[in-house]
Amino acid sequence: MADTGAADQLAPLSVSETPEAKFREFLEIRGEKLTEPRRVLVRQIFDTHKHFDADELVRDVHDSGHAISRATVYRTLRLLVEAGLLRELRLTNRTAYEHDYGYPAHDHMHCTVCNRVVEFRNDEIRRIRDAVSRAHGFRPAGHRFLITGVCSACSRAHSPRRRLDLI
Amino acid sequence: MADTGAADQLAPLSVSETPEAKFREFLEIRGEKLTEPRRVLVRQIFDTHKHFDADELVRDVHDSGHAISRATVYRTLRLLVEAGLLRELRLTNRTAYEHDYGYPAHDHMHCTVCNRVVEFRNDEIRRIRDAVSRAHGFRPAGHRFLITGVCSACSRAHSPRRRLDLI
DNA sequence: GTGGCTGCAAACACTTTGCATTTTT
DNA sequence: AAAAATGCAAAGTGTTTGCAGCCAC
Repeated sequence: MADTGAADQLAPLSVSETPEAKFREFLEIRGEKLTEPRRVLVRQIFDTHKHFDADELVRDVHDSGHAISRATVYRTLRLLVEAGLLRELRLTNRTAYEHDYGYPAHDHMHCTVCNRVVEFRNDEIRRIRDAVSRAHGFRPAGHRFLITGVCSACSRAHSPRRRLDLI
Repeated sequence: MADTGAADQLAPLSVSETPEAKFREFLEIRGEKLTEPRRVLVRQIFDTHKHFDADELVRDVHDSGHAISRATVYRTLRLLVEAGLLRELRLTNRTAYEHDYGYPAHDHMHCTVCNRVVEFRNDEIRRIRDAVSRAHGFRPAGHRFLITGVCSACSRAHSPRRRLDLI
């Protein structure tokens, strides 16, 4: 139902390790295992999705013929966030995810009419983040900058073609 | 449980109408009514709180001797957001609220160790927001800039005194 | 008096967890 | 063989809603 994959996206970075390799590495350090369900999920996520939520991932994985339980999906998503492969986005009350590996740092514009999410890069933001942090003795680990409003398509045509539930 | 009121806050603006008056006005336009429970909630919120969540509000209202149901609290919070008196903050999966009336525009730093939220003002952010939006033909309605990291107290003393569940 | 409000409890949507079984190394 | 992961279903959270009675205008 949620076309959470519909983000206008930036070009991927080239990274040396595959997401799967990076995940295995992370798991090995913690004495945990890269199992078949986890492999399937990583593949599904990094081959197909951009922005998505747990529900959509469950659906897509089932559609491609794999029977992975909801519980495992949730558990794996948490691991992928801890591993630095995914990042949580909290535009609404359900948690959405986006790639955090092999992808440049960026921020988002969220059109509240068609729900589309557009990514953009702006280096000044990081500069401000660091300056503000320094001024407050705050040690920054990350930031989120989200612009909400109406995208060009929606303010031009007043007949939004897509009003989807999420992201 | 969640000490959601603990934000380092900016000085309030002076506004001509009271929050209650503004709420009444909003309700009147929609043919809705400013009832006693709603009055109590507005008073509680604008006298006491800064950042809070539904649960905390229920608790505080009960503590001050009023019996207002959870349902009414949720319904009123939604109205207050629609009325422009409160703004939703979505730092975690539960919804937190902050004053959006009689309070200057600002952004947040969120300490992931002690959960404290510190507010700051920076006008450059708005400038960047508008520039980025213009470049994309996006009509901005608002923005959220959140810096996550570790506050000075927590990185100094490595014995965080407060590790609360939320906000 | 009427339409909106309230409280209650039940329903929801999303996410987590306990446990017996299976899989991985 | 030991340790960890899975699936299932049940339990949690946080929030919304249907409905009978109540209240403000």
